[in-house]
Formats: sequence, structure tokens, C-alpha cells
Amino acid sequence: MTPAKEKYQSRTEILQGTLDMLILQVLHWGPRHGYALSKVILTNSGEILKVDTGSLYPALHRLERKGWIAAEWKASELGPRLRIYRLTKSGRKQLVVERSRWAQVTEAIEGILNPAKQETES
Amino acid sequence: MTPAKEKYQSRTEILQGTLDMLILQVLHWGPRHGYALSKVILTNSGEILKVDTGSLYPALHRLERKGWIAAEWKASELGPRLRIYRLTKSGRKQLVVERSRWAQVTEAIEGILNPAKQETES
DNA sequence: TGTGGTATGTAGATAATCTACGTACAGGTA
DNA sequence: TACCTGTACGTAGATTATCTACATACCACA
Repeated sequence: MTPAKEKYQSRTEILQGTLDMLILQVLHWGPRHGYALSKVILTNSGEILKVDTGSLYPALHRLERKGWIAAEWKASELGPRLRIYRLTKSGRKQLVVERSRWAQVTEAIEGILNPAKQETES
Repeated sequence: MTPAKEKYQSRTEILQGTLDMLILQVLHWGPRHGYALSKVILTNSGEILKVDTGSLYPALHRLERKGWIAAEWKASELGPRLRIYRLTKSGRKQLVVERSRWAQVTEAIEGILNPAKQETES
């Protein structure tokens, strides 16, 4: 009973545009390496937000290029080397921007999903 | 004082993946043509969600191909012809799916943006 | 020897959005 | 007449974030 290949899963796991905000937010709690970051996002979201490596590392490099996070290698005796990321000053500003944008957009969407009654009568 | 061209506006107006849900939701209130739909979304979101035509019409055709909405042309004496869209039965089901997905993902994201204190101490 | 977990990374495909066009019609106005 | 604004539908091409699938390397354990 080999199941047919899934028709095609258009929906992405991560809401596009929110990954950067999530990374900045978790790094605001303290420095972390990428793999740990993805596990924090996974567990703290109740296993909903699965960040796979093909999204994670490009996102980290993107944020580093923009100066919002900074990184340094850290040798490790047990296990592979780590790249520890921390939030920069401009990253903290960017987190505020992205959170406020998120609040604004979700409020707008909720306003359409659950409108005051009279507004649906147009 | 001609301002330099904006560096490059990476952020999209519409949160990627939510446009389909918004269209299905508004059509759930009643049939509408595309242009009216985009204006309802704009006004009901407090001018936040700007759906431009290059997103709107491809989205409508996409949803029609999937059978979630159906359309018919309507001649109009004053002004150009209209293509009136309505929600189908499977479209109503899809709206439920997308709303529940939205609720789940936003709850997960909020759980990271505003976590219980002890969870940030990891 | 192999497997699973940790950890970082890249290449290529996918798909939704935006920018910038084009068509057409009606009404107002200079 | 000519022009502009608003309505209405549409497409072509660029951008970009994500996913899938792969690779490398180290460690512990069976």
C-alpha cells in the first residue's frame, strides 16, 4: 500500500515573512546557534513551526548581511563546531518594526475574518 | 529634492498565503466581482491590506481552477463588463480549513512573541 | 560497521507576490 | 476636441522566501 505521492503541498510550514521576526525574537532572549534556534521555535510553538535547514541557514545569513544579527564560530570538544548568533542594536530596532508590522497586519486580517456584523452586509 | 529610489522594498503588502483566505472569506458574505472584492478588503482592513491587480486576478483564477469559487460574466450598461464570483461548496470547506490553519499558526507565533516568562530562560 | 542525533551548509524547484504594462468604457472638464 | 480620473479585467516578468534534497563532519552506541 505505497501511498501515492502527495498531490503537491502548496502550503508552506512557516508563514512567509515571519521567520526573520521569529529568529530576531528568540535571539532577543539570548545568543544561540542556528540549530538550537530552530528547536526553540519548534518546541515553543507546540511543534507547529517547523524550520527546516534550507530555510534556517539562508535566513541567518540574510539577517547577518543586513546587520541585524552577528555571529562567531565557537569550537566545541564534543560535537561539531557552533556558530553563535546574537542580536545587534539595529536588530533590536528591527524586531520592534517587525512586531508592530505583524500586529498591524494580523489585526487587519482578523477584522475581515471576524467583522462587526454591519460590515458584512455591504 | 527628487528622492532616491527606495532601496528595495522586500516586504510584501499582503502576508503571503493569506490572500486566498481573505478572498474566500469576503465571498462568503456574498457574490462580488474582483475589483469590488479588493476594495472591500482595503476598506475593511482600515486601508492596511492593499490588493493590487497583479495579485488579485491571478488569485481569483487560481481559486477558480481549484473549484473553490465559480464565476460568470455579467454585462453592464454603464461601465465595463463584470466577472461575478461566488463561493462554491468546496470553497466553504476550504475557508474552514484555511481559517483553522490561520488560527493555529498565529497562536504558535504569538506563543513565541509573548511567551510565558519561564520559557524564555532556556 | 551502521545508525541516529547534532550541526552547518548549498543547489535547485516552487509559488505567491509586486511592478509595470495593456485594453476598454464613462463622465467631467479645459 | 483632448485629457484626465475612476472603474474593471487582465498579463508578463522580476523578486524572493520558502521547501526538498543533498553533502559534510563529529559523537555515541549497538
